Amino acid sequence: MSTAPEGYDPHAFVPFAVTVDLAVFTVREGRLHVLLVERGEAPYEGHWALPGGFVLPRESAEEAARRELAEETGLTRRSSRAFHLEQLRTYSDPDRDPRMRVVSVAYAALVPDLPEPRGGGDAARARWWETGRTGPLAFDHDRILSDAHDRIGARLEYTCLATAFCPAEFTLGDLQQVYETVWGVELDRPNFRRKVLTTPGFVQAAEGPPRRTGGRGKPAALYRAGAATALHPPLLRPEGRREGRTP
Amino acid sequence: MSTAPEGYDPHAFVPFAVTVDLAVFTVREGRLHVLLVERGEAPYEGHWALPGGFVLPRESAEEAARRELAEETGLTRRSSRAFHLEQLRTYSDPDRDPRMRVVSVAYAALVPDLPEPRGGGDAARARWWETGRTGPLAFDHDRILSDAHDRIGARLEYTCLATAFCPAEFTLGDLQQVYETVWGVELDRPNFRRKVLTTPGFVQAAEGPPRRTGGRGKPAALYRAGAATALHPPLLRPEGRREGRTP
DNA sequence: CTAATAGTGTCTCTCAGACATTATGTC
DNA sequence: GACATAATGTCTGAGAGACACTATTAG
Repeated sequence: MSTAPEGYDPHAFVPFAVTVDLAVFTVREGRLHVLLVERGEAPYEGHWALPGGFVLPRESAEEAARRELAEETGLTRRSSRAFHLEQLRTYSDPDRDPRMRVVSVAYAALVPDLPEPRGGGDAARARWWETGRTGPLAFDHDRILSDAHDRIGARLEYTCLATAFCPAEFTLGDLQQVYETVWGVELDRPNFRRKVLTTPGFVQAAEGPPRRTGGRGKPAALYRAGAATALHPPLLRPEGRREGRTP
Repeated sequence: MSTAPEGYDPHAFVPFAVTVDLAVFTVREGRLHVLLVERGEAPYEGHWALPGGFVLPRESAEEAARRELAEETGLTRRSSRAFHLEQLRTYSDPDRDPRMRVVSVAYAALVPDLPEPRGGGDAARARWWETGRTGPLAFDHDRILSDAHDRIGARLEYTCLATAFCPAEFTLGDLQQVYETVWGVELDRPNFRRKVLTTPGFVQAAEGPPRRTGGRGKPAALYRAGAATALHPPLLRPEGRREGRTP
């Protein structure tokens, strides 16, 4: 039993490596995709993994995640600051990395459909993978990815976060597809529209009345993200499997 | 810019200390309390702080939090396993501890009204504080405590977690007081009752029809926690300030 | 009896699910 | 014209807020 529950006994200090891992999600063509990088060295050489890296001596985990996000998406840190990034949870199993004790703070990022990524500087290959079609990932990244998917699914219910997957101007059809893609369900269009438009601050009509075609139907009105962040009352998933099991 | 976004370059390894901090909540006499310990040494000597300690070389943060919870509540690890414990988030500001680089994984624990705690082995003083009446805490613990309070408030809306504050058998009045205490609002008793009883698996009537007095009114029926963990549809707070600000 | 707490019943308004109907574009 | 997608309107049922009322104890 530790005898220093309140102070920080210097003798109890044990060095850990601290990293961040990112689950960067986007919606492309009605399917949820996640950004993965291919590992070029052991362990798990040839496997795909979530992008990530060490937290540097003078930065917070948040800053490290922001930095990695900019590197991996190939954008400037300035433009990538607009992306939604949120801390998921921390993974600390002693054996999660076979080489040493590594504690990883996982983040989820939501980005609009971006150009195909370039690797982060060196020859590392990076690409978008459709979720559910990734092979077994390195380390405990399957678990992290699964947790991240669950989390953003739940966040869509109670927040206005779905707009983070969309470009600056989007149609209500785009927004609905985000929900349908992340949740894996189909929603009723008129009801979805009513819910979004009657929630103050969820979306706002784009100023000029421009319109855009989605193929060959009637052009849709364009909207921008509103100022609201929370969603009250929530937009609940129809039925079926939820985060918390009810055995 | 880091040039090893995918591998773990040994030269990039920087040692961190990793700790856990616990926000242990209970409801006593209609007020929310949190367990704090008094610091006996610099920095923040004499200040109160959340209980916590180092993650040991061969344990996960979850196990460390469980161990600290048992030590601080003065119970066996076995009986303290029944308490609800959930990871909150990780705090990693480089200057959060003036002595060295410490990354802390914060947990929230919900316990029923317990006997007054004894310190964790040595002479450290520990006691329950009413939330909102604590002085400035050590380190960034005010922030952690605030985040923890927000989180459990939100969890009560979507989960059956309120029973974690109650003893094995409790009345619906007890349960309602948990909600009112954590949220700081008053709820309508008939409506609360209806919501709880019509949610399958939230509570179950205690077998024998025993009853208990709460003073000098009609004795109340006793219930136990049910098997459900999620709450659908949710039990939303009346109105007012929420987690996500809507500026 | 009164005071206090537990428990029941009912009305209404909000909101979501279901789905019919109209509008406006491409081919 | 056919077809596809966007947008509007309407009916209904589940559920929450408000609140009147009854039940059972202590004093």
